[in-house]
Amino acid sequence: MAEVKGKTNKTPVEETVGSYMTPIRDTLEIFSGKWKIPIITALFFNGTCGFKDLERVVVGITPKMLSKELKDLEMNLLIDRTVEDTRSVTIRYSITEYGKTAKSVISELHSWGVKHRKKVFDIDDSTVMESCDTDEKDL
Amino acid sequence: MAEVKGKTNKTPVEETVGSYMTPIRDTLEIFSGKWKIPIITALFFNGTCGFKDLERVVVGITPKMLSKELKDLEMNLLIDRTVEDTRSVTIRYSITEYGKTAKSVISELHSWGVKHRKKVFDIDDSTVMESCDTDEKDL
DNA sequence: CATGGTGCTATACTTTAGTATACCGCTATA
DNA sequence: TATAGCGGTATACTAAAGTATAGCACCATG
Repeated sequence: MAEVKGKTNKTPVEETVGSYMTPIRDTLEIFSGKWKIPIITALFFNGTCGFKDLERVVVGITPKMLSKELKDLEMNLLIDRTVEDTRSVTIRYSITEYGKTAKSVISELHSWGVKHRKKVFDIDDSTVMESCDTDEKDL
Repeated sequence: MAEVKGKTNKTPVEETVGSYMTPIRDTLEIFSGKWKIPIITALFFNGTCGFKDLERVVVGITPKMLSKELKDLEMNLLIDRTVEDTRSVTIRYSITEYGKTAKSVISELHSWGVKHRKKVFDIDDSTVMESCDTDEKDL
């Protein structure tokens, strides 16, 4: 029960949990940052988009960031970039089938966030709770 | 079907989705960064800890970061900082009951991350899948 | 009364994320 | 043949996140 002096019975997270943290870091790396989820959401809601479409739809993003984030998302197999070889080449961005699995993550982030707002900002949440639980939309 | 020239039928994310993004940003703000989840996980696995305990257990963190992150997590009601007024004052950090709701988020980040690693790195995952599905530990 | 543990804070620095602004080649249209 | 849209890149900057290192007041133990 008593601790040996200077040492602890606490076990280092990395050691104990081993590979537990790594996939979490992966996921966070993919979804965190200011623009990734807005872009994914835009493609979910609007379907296939061109570059300029996304620039308009993801309000406030600069072309540099958009370009970079699209590359990242493509590398992670979440979106597709297809070149249609029409006259005046058209480029189309869309979510992959695999990308659609991101839905579970995003909706968990969303629903926890909703509850958190209630916890932090609301005083009495008993009346609002039912409208919260049914809050999940298509995405 | 045809687009009006120069304009798009695409709808801006912020407008369409309205308040959809805000809680997602909240959640990401709370859980992203290099140390928040390791700290939470440490408290989940080890129970109540002191500051130096956490410094040892969350391998690599500096006292400055630890101090800052603990304040953030406390502000967000996820952890408790209690001062035990023993001789030689003891300080104990622990997860709040509310903080335990973070489990759903963290385990979603984890399980998606596991699947993602398989998708990206593995060639054939049929043999490893069963050890994956039972991979969820207590947290 | 030194040594070492606890719970931090302070200062200075580097690295990463994001912004601002300009510009480019190509094509389609008036 | 000018104008405007498309799909971006280039350069320079600011701000936020994280690191490195030192130190301090308090207490307990030998």
